[in-house]
Amino acid sequence: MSVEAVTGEAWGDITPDAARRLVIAAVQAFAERGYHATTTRDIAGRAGMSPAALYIHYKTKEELLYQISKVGHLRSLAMLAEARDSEGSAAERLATAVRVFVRWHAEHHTTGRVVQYELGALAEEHHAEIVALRRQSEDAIRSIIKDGVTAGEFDVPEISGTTLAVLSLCIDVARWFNPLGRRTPDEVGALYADLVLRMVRATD
Amino acid sequence: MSVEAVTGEAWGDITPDAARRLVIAAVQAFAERGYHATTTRDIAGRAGMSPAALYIHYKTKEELLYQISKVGHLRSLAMLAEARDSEGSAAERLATAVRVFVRWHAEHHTTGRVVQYELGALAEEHHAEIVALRRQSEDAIRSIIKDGVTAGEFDVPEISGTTLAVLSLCIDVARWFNPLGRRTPDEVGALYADLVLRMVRATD
DNA sequence: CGCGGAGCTGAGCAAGCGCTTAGAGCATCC
DNA sequence: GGATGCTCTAAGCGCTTGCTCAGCTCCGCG
Repeated sequence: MSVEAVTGEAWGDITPDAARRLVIAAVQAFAERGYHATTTRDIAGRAGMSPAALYIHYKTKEELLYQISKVGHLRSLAMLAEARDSEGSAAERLATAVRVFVRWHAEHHTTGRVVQYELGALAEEHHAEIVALRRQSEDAIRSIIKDGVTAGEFDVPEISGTTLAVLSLCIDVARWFNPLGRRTPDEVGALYADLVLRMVRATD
Repeated sequence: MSVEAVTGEAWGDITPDAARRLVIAAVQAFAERGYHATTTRDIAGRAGMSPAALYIHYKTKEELLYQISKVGHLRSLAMLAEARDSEGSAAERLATAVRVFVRWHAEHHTTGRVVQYELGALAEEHHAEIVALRRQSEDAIRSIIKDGVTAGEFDVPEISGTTLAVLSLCIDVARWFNPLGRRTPDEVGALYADLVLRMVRATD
């Protein structure tokens, strides 16, 4: 799976058409108002159907959130794992990971907002599953940083803390990114890759 | 006003006692479940009174959120402004700003969570007021970074983008910080101050 | 002692919520 | 050409929500 395929528009492979329209509507609504402030009537309305039609495709409103959260987290993990497993120095791989991850959070900041900030609304078992995926993402970043330290490429105060900070920095892009602002997703990705390399004092 | 006074426990000066208990209860509930998922019955219950009693002290549930958000933002702004106006090099002032700001978000991560992540639930006029305060906080950080660049102490790719990243990094601490985790607020503050100085390539 | 106001409660209202049900429309199959 | 199954709607059920209100208690004051 290429980075481009991963960063491409999501939801394309959800069928039938009505189910896909519902997910897209739910992402927009959840991102704008938050999960709890969004009504099933609103989601159905945005998707162009009656409230009852939602329940033919999804058992509950929470299942919609779960679907969105799962797809988003799998996508994030795929991006980070691919960067970790790619060729090149630790600095190159870390820069790629941050650039791609940040670009995705900027480009798909509505999806990102739901994925990163609404997971508290998930049912307990779904929440546990998502948390496991998040831990894997964290491990991917930590692994690259550890490689860099081992190879003498990086100099960090603490591997775990630095990992947390890098991840946090990238994730929070979904919160503040504004598509009408000055910066394009590509520019934010490049800027953040630079800043992160500075944080680990990469020797290029 | 000293940094210690600013970082001290909040809500101490709210009277009467019942009103203070309500704010504290609301902070806990909003932080745990989010504003929209919290009921006025829950808040009143945590404060040890009947649902109706809430409305003697606050006109609406939103006013409670506004109170919390306003106090938190004023406190944040006071911390950052004090660091900006303090004596010392730009590096020292930036490190102080980050250390204090991050420590507060870790120590008061429940309040921080509400302050930073629930402002979308504010009424329009309240929201506008809070956004203005946030802009001032951003300006404080930007001002320190600009000073450092002008003095030749810092080397950053872009002042505005770096400001955004530093602020974002600090704010997001409220989301992930766990008081049962390995790191104390002091440690996170010190780590983050270090990482931020690396981001601006401070020459000490 | 009587009074008044502040703080609070129990009961409950109107509105909106997630979700269900009965049945319509419309293809596809025997 | 009738039966079947899928998608969808109109209507609405049962419940919870934010908030209100009449009335209680308590306490300081004259």
